[in-house]
Amino acid sequence: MSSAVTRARIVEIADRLFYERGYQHTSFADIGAAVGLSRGNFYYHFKSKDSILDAVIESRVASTRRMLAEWETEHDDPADRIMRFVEIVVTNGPDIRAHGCPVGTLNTELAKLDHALRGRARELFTVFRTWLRDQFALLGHADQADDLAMHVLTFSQGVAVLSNAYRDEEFVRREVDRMRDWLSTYSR
Amino acid sequence: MSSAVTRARIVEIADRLFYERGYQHTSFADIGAAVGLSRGNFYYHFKSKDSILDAVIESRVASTRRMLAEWETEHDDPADRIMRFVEIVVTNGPDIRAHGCPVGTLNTELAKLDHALRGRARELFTVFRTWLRDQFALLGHADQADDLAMHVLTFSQGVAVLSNAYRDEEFVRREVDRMRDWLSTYSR
DNA sequence: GTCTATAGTAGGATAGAC
DNA sequence: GTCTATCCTACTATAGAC
Repeated sequence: MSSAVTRARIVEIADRLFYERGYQHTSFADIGAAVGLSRGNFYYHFKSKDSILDAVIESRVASTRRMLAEWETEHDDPADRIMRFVEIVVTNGPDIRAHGCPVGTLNTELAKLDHALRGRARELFTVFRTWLRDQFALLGHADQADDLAMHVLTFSQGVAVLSNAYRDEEFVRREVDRMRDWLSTYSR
Repeated sequence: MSSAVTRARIVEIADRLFYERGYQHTSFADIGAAVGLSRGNFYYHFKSKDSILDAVIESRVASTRRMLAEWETEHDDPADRIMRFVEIVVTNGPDIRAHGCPVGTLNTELAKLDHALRGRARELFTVFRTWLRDQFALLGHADQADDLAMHVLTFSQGVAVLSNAYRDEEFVRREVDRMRDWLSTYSR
């Protein structure tokens, strides 16, 4: 198989496993078994486990940007776009209940490890933060746009952690409703 | 040294290291170096790493209950007690910026590991949840007390994750102010 | 109750054949 | 590009001396 295709498959599988089991808890053997490659062969594609993580983060940043760009074409009203983000916790409810937020849990894990790629992982938050900030600015709240963006991120992370701990779908819906009410005070 | 004292010291050190570095990332050698005990000697006190974790959780549950009981003697108004909880993210700001919330990060990590003690760790959340629920009930909101308690927990977890990722003290203060405003609508 | 020595395993990483 | 074989290190856990 071509190098590029195999590399992309490794990143895709590693992405899923890092999310489901965590970075530390995922071994080369795990990725190899899922991809269908021998352990030693990874080193043809990546020079270390960290470099796989780097590629995974890069891939997540890119796919997040694509998703946000798509939301912009699907909704003209910035408030609808923001609600689209808020509702991720419902849309991806099963994954989040099982494994938490992919961005939040990765940042939390890398912070404990004091890992070199902690800063790169934080960029994943920043992609959302910047985009949310822009939406609030479009709604006419340029002066407090970043603060409001952070508040929406705070909501999403809090819901993700507790929905993961309690696996409670109803709790998530109540929090989303509360957020919708809050957001309506900032809409046009 | 007596068995009980050594055991208590192991739990205390392990508690701190599990918080600072995470459970997986903390080895017996790490704990041993900090306590001043040889690796092999742990097994006189604990039969496995998991049993140390169990003791750490037990210890955290007990100290949390003590803390909450103390808050009840210090504040007569349930709203003041709730604010005392809300302000943990400021009071323990440096630790939370550096290592996240001890309860949230442990729950997140154990969920990824699908660890046997996940349920025990969740009790740590439940201690706070039940106490907060009781305070809202005292404020006359018995019908929605658990929902309000979960909302306060959601705030604390969201703030902890983002304050850990961005190490931003001002962000925390803004969120606490927002929470104070919200809480005032439920006070007497 | 504490120590050293060591077994046993798993994981990251490398070398070299095909 | 992929494989097997292997090295090295770190870790959990046990055995047995003191």
